Amino acid sequence: MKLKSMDISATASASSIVFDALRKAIIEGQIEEGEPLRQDEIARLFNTSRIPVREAISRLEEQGLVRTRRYKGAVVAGLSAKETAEIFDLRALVEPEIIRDAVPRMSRQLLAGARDKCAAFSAATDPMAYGDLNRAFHETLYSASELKFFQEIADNAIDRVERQVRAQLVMSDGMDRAGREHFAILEACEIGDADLASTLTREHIRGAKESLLKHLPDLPTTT
Amino acid sequence: MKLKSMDISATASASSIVFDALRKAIIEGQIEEGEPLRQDEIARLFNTSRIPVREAISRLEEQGLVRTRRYKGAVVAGLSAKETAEIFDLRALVEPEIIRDAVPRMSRQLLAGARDKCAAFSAATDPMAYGDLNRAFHETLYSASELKFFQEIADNAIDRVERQVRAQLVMSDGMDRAGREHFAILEACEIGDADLASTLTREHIRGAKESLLKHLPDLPTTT
DNA sequence: ATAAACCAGATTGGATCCAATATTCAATAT
DNA sequence: ATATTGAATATTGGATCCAATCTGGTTTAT
Repeated sequence: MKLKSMDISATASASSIVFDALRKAIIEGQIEEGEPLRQDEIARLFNTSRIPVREAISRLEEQGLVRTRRYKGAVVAGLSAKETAEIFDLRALVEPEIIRDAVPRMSRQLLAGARDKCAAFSAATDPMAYGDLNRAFHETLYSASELKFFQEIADNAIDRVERQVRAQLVMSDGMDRAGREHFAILEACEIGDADLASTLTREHIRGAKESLLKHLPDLPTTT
Repeated sequence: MKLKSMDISATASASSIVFDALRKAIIEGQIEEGEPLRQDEIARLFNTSRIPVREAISRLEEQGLVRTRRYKGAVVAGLSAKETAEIFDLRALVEPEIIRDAVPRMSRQLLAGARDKCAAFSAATDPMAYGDLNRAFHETLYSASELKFFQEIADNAIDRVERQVRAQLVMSDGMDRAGREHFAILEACEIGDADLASTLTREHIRGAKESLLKHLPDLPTTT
């Protein structure tokens, strides 16, 4: 029998659809920091009951993307400057290890894809696309790594500061500099120098941290 | 008026009570790896409906402690040897940073508490108490750190391997060695040598990893 | 006029009910 | 006897309903 088979049990549940959509909206900054997430409203938007919405929200809370208080509901989580700095420090610790593990495992095809994304990032003119391409570039390189637990941690850390990173990319020299640093990291990967790629990644993250903290002396402090 | 006040809005919701209880049962190994979590059964145990149970389970999944498949339910997550190794590697990366940050912030009182726990650990005879005291000791030292995000990560990583650590403590020379290493870490903290405490912590974790992997060449591989 | 009491709508937390899927086991056909 | 079909039961996913709490404005007492 010839049938294009697919795992039907893998179809998404309502709660996971809502979760993905909310996560995306939050990290892209479409929902503002501190803004409440009304269960009713979201349920109407997705044509479901509040049950899947609540499961999605509780998962978002576990990820640190929202903060809920009993009988008061959930709001998009904010970060103080100190917390933002800490998350960048964690990224600077974890992501270099991921790329070190990834470099020897990168196929030609993967590197070609990374090069495309790197170029697309440098050429992008739409501020909204910056963030997507920036993340796509890094994800591509990291995906070769077999350290999936490290990647989980990095993904979550990136999620939490994604909004600020996007805001920072559009202002100042964020784009130019990021573009140059991306290219350097990519080159290190291509010549197979894992240590160099690791070091450059660490510097890339530290630079982003410094630049970001300079531009937001403190900000909301929604602690 | 003299009343021991408490924040009534902080009273626990049913779902968080269930979450805490399940988490504890899982990391202590009271529920075996691969064992299914029946919503009905749990709901009956806590005298609630399945709704809070489901929220608790979805949070546990987000923490990586259970794995769920649609319409099939949740089972306690297991780790392959490779995954276990990876988690120890992450711990060896993150926890030394936490203790480095913590050392200069440790009060005399905190150090006294840590010393008590260290002694209690070495003196413990009940295998079940080993795990609690081991964790209590480390948590006490870490609690002085202001890196709460790092601590979140470490807590979760520790949760995921807690079962194995407990199993390993009871066998072989696990206890003796851990006791000696704890004492060395504590001393470094007391003399205020953050770098030494950091290094010793890293070695402590690496040693635990080696010892553990030696005893379980592969194990379940519930991937 | 001001501040406490209070009432009505909005919102969340939880219970109960129904639908969709999985699992088990008996029935049937080869 | 074995494999396939089909029905009964168990279990999960989701919808609807009720209770508890919050919020904002209004009333009332001083």
